[in-house]
Amino acid sequence: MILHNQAGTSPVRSETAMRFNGIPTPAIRRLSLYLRQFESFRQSGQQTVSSRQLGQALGITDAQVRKDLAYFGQFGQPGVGYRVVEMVSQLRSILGTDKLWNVILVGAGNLGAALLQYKGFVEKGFRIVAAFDTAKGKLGRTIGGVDVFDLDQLERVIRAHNVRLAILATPAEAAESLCAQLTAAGVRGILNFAPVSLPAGPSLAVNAVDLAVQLEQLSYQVNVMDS
Amino acid sequence: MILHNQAGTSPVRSETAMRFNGIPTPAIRRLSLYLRQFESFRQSGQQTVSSRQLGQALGITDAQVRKDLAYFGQFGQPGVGYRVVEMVSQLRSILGTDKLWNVILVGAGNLGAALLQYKGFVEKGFRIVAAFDTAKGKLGRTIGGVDVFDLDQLERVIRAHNVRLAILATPAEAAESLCAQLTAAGVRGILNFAPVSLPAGPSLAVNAVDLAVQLEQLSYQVNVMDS
DNA sequence: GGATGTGAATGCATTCACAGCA
DNA sequence: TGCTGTGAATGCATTCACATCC
Repeated sequence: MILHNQAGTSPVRSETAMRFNGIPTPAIRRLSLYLRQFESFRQSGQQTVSSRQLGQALGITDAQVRKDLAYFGQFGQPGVGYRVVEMVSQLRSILGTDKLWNVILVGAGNLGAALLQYKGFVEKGFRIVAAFDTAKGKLGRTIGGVDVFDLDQLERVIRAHNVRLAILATPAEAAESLCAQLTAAGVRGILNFAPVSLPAGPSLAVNAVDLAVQLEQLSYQVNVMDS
Repeated sequence: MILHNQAGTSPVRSETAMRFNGIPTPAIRRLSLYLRQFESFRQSGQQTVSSRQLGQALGITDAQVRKDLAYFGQFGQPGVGYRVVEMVSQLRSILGTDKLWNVILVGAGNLGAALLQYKGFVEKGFRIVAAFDTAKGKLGRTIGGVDVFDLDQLERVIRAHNVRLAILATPAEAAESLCAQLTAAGVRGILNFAPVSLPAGPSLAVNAVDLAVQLEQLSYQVNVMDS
């Protein structure tokens, strides 16, 4: 079981519960890319795609693609490839996005508001059902069609909508405390934009996106290229 | 290596790059987290930090921390730990953020505008010097103090400010073409928010942040936890 | 012919364990 | 005693190569 996945790096594994393992963590990350790419192929009318084609589109070897998909079943047809529509459905099922997740957003600042106004999440299987903030000026308003609540409504809304995923887009100082409140109220997964490390655990998955970190990685890579 | 990885290629250079080779890619990702954590320790007044403390704050083993840092030099003091202020300075130098990078942003939609209004990048070593969009209504305006230009100004601005990093926050359809334009104009690193895979290469680093992918990963992990 | 699925081999990354130093 | 730096050992992930099937 994955305990810790800060910035998509180096997960810490639990000593217990090895049952789902045998699947490399990087393979699971690539699964999402395969889904995205299959959807793109579907839109362009392709009926079937080979591991080589899929890999080339993503910068991955064909062997890697085959092995990744084979962890989850025998989806391909020798001599033909993978049927696009079937794979979209299969991958959604594996990733758990064949059903709609209710998500809340905490921190309706610039970034949070931008996420609320993004209309593409629903067709990916995620619906933002409520937003939370501390600024009095925002309470009671709606952003992108989503109501903004005070934090004292957090637990009520989470339980009312059976919310298990949260997006945290607050300043760093507020994040740890909010993380605790969220988990206490039943949230099981957090997408964390705050530039701070949150303590994942056996009942909480954390995925971190730190924009400064992303730019630093580019800085390093570009410097290396130029050296 | 023939095919290119989304998270940037492992560049192979000789001579001065010796120092950069043989370093695990995950270690470089963690370097940014170490920097962030050291800055946090500094703010809380700690003068010195051990690999165990640092690791605990990030969910990483102490051995991992020591090995990662040792790839770049001998920074620690046996019996004491790592001096916080020195490490902040060292890590910035390693990551290349001790100098200010000029960055452009392409796609001033909801997400792009949010990034333009975020004030924290400069102290991390990145300054957004211009934004670009196709919407006539946005041209000539400023968002977060940054001027929005038409795309036909792209090359001029890039060369004028010696821009090597770009943030791409456009719809998927526009991304590939823009990527080509950016590289042609001299951009060496792209932070890509468009949900599409861009072709990295020996002279272009790409770091991708796909929000739907991030949520899918949480979906998978939460489902596994519940199983 | 063309493509999958998969054991075996390879190559990396992480962890161990300890010498050495403050 | 406490902590780093680092070879050695372990454990994972990726790639190879080929039997198998359409």
